[in-house]
Amino acid sequence: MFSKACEYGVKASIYIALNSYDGKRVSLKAIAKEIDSPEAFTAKILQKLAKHQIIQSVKGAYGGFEIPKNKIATFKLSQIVNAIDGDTIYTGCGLGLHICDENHPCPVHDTFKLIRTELKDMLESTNLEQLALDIKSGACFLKL
Amino acid sequence: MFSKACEYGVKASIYIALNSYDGKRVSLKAIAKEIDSPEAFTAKILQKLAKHQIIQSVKGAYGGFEIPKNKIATFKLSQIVNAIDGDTIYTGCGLGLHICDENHPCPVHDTFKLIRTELKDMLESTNLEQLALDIKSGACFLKL
DNA sequence: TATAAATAGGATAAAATTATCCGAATTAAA
DNA sequence: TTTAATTCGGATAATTTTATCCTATTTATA
Repeated sequence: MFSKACEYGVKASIYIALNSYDGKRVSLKAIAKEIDSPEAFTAKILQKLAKHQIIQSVKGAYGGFEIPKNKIATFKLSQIVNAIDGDTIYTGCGLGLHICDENHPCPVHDTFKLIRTELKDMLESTNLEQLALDIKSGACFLKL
Repeated sequence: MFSKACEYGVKASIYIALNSYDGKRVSLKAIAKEIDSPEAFTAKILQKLAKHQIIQSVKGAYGGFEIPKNKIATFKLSQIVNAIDGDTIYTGCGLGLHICDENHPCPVHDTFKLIRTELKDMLESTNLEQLALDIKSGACFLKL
């Protein structure tokens, strides 16, 4: 569904948010360990998230990544996905046609439209706070 | 959403079905031209579909690909997708966790479950005949 | 039977994605 | 001011996906 980079990005964001609630800044190393991802690759993804202003990076000793507490609830899952995978998942044609719309639909246009709309709605109605709280409560996991 | 191979597979199946209704067998060349796909790559995909008995290949001069008329309506979109991409799209975890189920869910497990179930239902309730008829009637397109 | 039109399938190449390495720059603390 | 911890970012490598090439095999027809 999503690229691996995107999966890592979502998991990293959740972990950073979780720690930011406690006023803790987390390092790349800690993140990669916690979400079970390759360190250097994760670094690239964090840079991308930082450029999209979803997370903030602090260089130097005692540096790391954080998200301002009061912003955590404002970030939607869709923003994270968009930052890394773009929006092709809910805008692109299900069969890869260059043009695919109401006037010139591909054979699966209508059926896929429903799914994609729901996916979009879901990504837009889920925010980082909800996801982080599920980890905090122990209801969900970031690695298994 | 789906791999390019899978997109080509679906489009090829539709085009073959469409022609099979007219008793016409179609060649790799004609298929690739019609669905705007690379010929040799498409050949591999057709081989896979043939091995999964979704299409039938006929070797030699005047050979090509076809689907028995009376079988067209029995093939679900899900079978084509499965033959090429497997079932990870509706079984795999949205965040790529190795284990992700009701007891040990990832943070997006519940929200994604809905989408994936719908996707699965949609793929299973759409058959090749429906798709082919939409092309025949001119309501939909295989390339654009 | 010879020929031409096809698919089958192995080998290889190109492109995209994922992953690693390493030096430069930054920064808090000793 | 030196040191150590850390992110940044460019270069490169490995893997996967997509695409191409070529030979063998099959088969209808002349």
